[in-house]
Amino acid sequence: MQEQLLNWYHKNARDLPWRRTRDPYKIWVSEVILQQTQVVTGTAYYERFVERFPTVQDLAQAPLEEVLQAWEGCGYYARARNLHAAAKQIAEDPFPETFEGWLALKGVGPYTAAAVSSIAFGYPKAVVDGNVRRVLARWYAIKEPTELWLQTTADGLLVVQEAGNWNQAVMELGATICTPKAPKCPECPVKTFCKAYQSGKPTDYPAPKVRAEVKEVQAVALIVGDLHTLYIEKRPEKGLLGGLSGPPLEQVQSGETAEVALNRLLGRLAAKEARFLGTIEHTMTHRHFVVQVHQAQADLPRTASTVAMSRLDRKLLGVLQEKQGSLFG
DNA sequence: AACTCGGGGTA
DNA sequence: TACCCAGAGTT
Repeated sequence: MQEQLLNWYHKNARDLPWRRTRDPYKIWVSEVILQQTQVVTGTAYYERFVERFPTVQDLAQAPLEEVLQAWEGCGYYARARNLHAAAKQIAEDPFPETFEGWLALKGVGPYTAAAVSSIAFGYPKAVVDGNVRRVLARWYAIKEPTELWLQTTADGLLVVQEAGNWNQAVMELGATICTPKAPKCPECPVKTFCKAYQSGKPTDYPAPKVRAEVKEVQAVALIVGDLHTLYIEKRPEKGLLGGLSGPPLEQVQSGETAEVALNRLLGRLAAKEARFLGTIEHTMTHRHFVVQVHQAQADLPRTASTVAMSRLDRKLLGVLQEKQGSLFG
């Protein structure tokens, strides 16, 4: 089976930018960007990131704000903060070459440590990501595989002499053939080894994960000034959209009206003459924001030129753009 | 072991 | 709409 899959991978591997380099730094960057980010989305971020920060020393010396700016819109911003911190940790040292060495870095968990050490250094450790989980669950017809079973089974199947290629081959199969909803089993190079295929119902494996419900969040945002003299504040590092900047935002607590939240916001900023601009909605994995955007007057400093904002923040500013017709940032 | 943390692709 | 994405850190 290993030979079949490796041969298939050799002929069918997608031409992805991080497969054109052996640079551990660039492979590391790609793996962090690809955490919970699909290849189609991550590719553009990868290209821009390694162009702006070509070496780990460039990244280590850059201000955090610039790193977050390169990450704008990509989500899970702790990845950017941790990557920057880890770059500072090792900029003066040689790169780790083992699974354990990579695992010690901030933002590097079992998946990324296995991926970088195997792909860049040939270290014999199996990756377990969403693709591998699905592929193994189908090969063995296991509906609810545990993390321990997955890692043990993956390590047992690893082709030690070709650890990096094997790891990528399993992921490639999961991404292009053994897909979640409509797997292309007839094209699968290893279908004869697959119990889920033999069962005739491959999509029964693995069972879907129970997901938290999407909670609706009401909030009020305040735009002070206009598009050229905007007041933007930086959120605390921890929590939702931590470390990013945006217009002041105040959640409407349960049992209170938007007006109460707006007055709280106006009080905090010593702002007055609020006028309603519009409402935006923004959905994240586990939250659906409904935000009333208001504009007001206050004596506050204007925004620094380099700030990183989330999609939600951009959407809030979009309401003002519709009224003023000019572009910020 | 269960939450939290973004945003978007696909059927 | 449901489900998932080349997961990690915290509780």
